[in-house]
Amino acid sequence: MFSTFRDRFPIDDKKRNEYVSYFKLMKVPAKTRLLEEGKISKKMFLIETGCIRVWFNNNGKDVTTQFFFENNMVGSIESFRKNIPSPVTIETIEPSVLWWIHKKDLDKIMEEIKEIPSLRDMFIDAIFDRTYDYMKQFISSIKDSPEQRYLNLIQERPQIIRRIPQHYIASYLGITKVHLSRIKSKLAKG
Amino acid sequence: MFSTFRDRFPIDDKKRNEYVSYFKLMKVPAKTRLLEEGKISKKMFLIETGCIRVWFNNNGKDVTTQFFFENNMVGSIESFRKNIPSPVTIETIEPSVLWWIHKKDLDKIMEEIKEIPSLRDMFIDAIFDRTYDYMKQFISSIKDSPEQRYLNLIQERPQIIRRIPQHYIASYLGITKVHLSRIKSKLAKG
DNA sequence: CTGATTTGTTAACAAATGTTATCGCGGGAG
DNA sequence: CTCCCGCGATAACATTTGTTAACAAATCAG
Repeated sequence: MFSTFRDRFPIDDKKRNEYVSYFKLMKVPAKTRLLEEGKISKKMFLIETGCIRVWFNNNGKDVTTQFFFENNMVGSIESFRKNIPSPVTIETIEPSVLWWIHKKDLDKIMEEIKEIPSLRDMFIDAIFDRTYDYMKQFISSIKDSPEQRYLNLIQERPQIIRRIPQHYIASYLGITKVHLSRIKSKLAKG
Repeated sequence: MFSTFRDRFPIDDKKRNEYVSYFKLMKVPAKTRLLEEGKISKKMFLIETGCIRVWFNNNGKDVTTQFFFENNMVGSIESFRKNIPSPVTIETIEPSVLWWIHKKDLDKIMEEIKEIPSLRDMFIDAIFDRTYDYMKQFISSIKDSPEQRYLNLIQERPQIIRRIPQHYIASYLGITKVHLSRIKSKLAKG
């Protein structure tokens, strides 16, 4: 799991081992809530195996905003960064193996990283990439039909299609599960 | 225009004057294209007066993705940062007074800023805020109806309602101008 | 001022999407 | 094994949204 760290982060072994030691292993069943809407986030999670969805309650209906898989880092960044109640619930879909790190430890790592120019730039790039992702998703939502967005998902994120229950995907696309089912059957015929 | 700089940026007068000297004034009429889709962005713009929209061509139809007003910094960040062709056109809506800065000068400023912890953190915060904005917009697009999104706009960005032609707003909301007109008349009656 | 262009409204109809309900399949709990 | 229950498909009907077209109002160039 941490081998990618070794390749990409130019820090000495001692430091790296210290950083790695902050992460703790946990195994959880499906549908485990790692963070509840309204609570303040104190942990970030790194997925070794399994998958996770991020969602919130909108007038009694689930709205799914993100999916995460192996090697992704998951957390309510907004809650984490600003110490405000999380707008979302974070929940496993499959039984999962996770590494988690406490906020105070991650903050410490971040402070140190920001003094190393190459790492700092990687960090900034990562944030920018995140911004571009959301930008693309927003643009797609006003430019593409639900059918087109489903096709995009097949192309760009086949894992979602393969591993995620369909009603979560529908919620993620902003449509009902009935409508998604119709889109699928239409595509199967056409 | 640059008075906010003085208050918020803890750098000495000499440096600040150097930075300010990089910005050049320009006055342009409405519908001036500051950056064309497909070109590589070499400039960022700071709006003194006027407003700007960002849009791209989607199978012959305008899709508007952003609006900017006074004191906003505008540019195709993606093109600017990665030196790739801009996915969008940037165009004034009203006659505008702008300050522009060349990429190489802004890069220089950025490199220096990143060595000053408080400024660096401000910069990182700014990127995060941008990410949250897009995140919110994306979430609103899957959670809210067009009517609700229009109401949100009235609440949160009244400038858009007041100053932007309605068909651009419709395009920004991902609906047709006819539909937006219907929403307005429905709200006027209800 | 005047004609042309841009912007906004409305109506009639078509297509997309939501709602509700029903059915069936398959896996997990007991 | 059996019985739920989560998940997905489909149908019938309701509502929302798009399309096209015609017209009205506002704005702009000459």
